[in-house]
Amino acid sequence: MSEKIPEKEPVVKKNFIHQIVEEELNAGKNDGRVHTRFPPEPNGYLHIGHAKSICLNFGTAQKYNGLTNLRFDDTNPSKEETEYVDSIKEDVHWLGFDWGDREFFASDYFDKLYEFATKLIKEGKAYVDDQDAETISSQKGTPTRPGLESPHRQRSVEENLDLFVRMRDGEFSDGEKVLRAKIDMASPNMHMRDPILYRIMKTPHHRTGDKWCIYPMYDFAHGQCDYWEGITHSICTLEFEVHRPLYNWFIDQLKTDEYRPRQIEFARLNLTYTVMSKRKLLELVKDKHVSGWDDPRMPTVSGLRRRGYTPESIRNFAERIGVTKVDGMIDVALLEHSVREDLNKKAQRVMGVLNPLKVVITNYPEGQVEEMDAINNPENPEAGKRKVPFTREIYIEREDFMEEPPRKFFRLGPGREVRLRYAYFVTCTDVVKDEQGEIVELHCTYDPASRGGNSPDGRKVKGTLHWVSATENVEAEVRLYDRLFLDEDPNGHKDRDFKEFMNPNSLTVLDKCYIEPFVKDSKALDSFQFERLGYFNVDSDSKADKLVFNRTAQLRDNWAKKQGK
RNA sequence: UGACCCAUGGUGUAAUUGGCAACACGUCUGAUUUUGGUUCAGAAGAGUCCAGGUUCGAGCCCUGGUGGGUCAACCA
Repeated sequence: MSEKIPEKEPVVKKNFIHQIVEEELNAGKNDGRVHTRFPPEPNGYLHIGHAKSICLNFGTAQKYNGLTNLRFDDTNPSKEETEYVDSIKEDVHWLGFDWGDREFFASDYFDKLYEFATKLIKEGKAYVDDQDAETISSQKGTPTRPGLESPHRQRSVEENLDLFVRMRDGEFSDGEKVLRAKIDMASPNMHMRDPILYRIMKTPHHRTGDKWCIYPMYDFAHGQCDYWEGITHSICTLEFEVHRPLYNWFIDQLKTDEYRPRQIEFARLNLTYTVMSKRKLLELVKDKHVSGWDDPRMPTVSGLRRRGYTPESIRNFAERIGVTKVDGMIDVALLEHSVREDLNKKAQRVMGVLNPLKVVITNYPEGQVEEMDAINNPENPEAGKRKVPFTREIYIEREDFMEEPPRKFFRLGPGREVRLRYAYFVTCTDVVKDEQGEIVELHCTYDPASRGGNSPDGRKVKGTLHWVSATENVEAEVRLYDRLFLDEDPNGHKDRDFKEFMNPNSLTVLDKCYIEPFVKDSKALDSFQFERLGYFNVDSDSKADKLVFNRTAQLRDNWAKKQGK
């Protein structure tokens, strides 16, 4: 007989970073310690690409009993704001991760960084340069040609020290001087050509106020913060690969024993039909192409949340796409599959009609209201049942009726019989039109013996329609979303702006939709499956007297798929 | 005329570290179904960028190509 089949756990696949970690653990490195960090710059909202990084950083630490710090990379006060800090914290928590009391800011280290810079000056490894940005840039050379040394490169330690103090004390104006590392202007790696360490910026900082008027550059801050926090694995995206020698150079100047953080790079997430850079997302927000960072069409964490995505679905997605160094492009269909999969298990079923067509059941008693039994979630028996009111006048979906139904159309047509879910079999007897020939109403008769949806004589019907009572219902606004861009890779066109590929129909607002009374008291973020239509959640614009729903995702629809061809 | 990185079905990842290429999404059949959902059964689709080499044996190792990406912000 059977050996015990191992429980199917939510396996975390072993990616190349996990392999590195395991090799190091086996070699006894860092005393078996694993400590990662998630280091966002608070200059925008987090997007699904950050979510991948969050899952990687927190997930890796969890897997190896380690810790993860949240550290805001706030070295550029001209772009960073507290609003972003707050949203980032909310998003990381919502995704299901916790950094305990290890919430840090690069700005926490401004004093230590300043000291470290002073040390480098004293060791003759840094100097103050008086040249302007353009000159420094032109002396930098090109990737294929070495750079030129600055005329100030050989200043004495004393002069450098004096100048640096005066930079800090505000004696010079923005851009007048910089502190540079003295490394190698001929290095094949551009980042090693005397990189800038500090620049003058008389801009108040969101945390340090006007204490500083010089601010460290990213390269001069990141690795050192990692070092001071005891980070073992500094995981970042591929574009920082060429920065690694410089990262290591600073650590070399800092380290006092064997410990050193290791920078490992992985490929950032690209998704089809969207853009994934904070700069471009900010542009969409500023130019009002979307309603804000949390517009449900945005690939931001807050947008996905508002759209109805669950943290679980995003974590599963992150797990499924894996972690590699291949710069690829993930099909959004995979993201959509991840929500459907999660919501299918969890979402309360409900009937809602988006595009109403009135149906009068002519042989049904006027004024009668019957409470029909409906299953809350067929995937979860514990979710129980509810009552749905049935009346003589109801609404059905316009697309569920065709006057001249094609082959394989299982729904309603003249003379046809269908099932109204959880209610009765009805047969269409009349089609009522207005002067324009537009169908305004259907007349049907019902079979009282088919109460609940089955006929005692064993009669079968091909179609089952959802419906909502025309008198016992909740009226709602429903927002349907489509991809923001029509092109798979709006970024991938040279000489064309990504905004040229925007989908003009990415948002459709349906004003008069009818939902069964069950949803009446629902709150923002509550998710439902509107049967046969898709997953919908309550939008934050929703009011008690005017519910607003977002369509999170459509249900798979083989019929629609065949029609499309 | 540089440095660094990458290359496996349509897409994304695997392959016990050298042993007859697996999984997920997507696509297509069929079954079940009071959601044209879910579930279930099945199919098609790559011979691993190319050329050499090492080896009994290479997607994994070596060499050389090719293609793609990143780097020349006082951004991160």
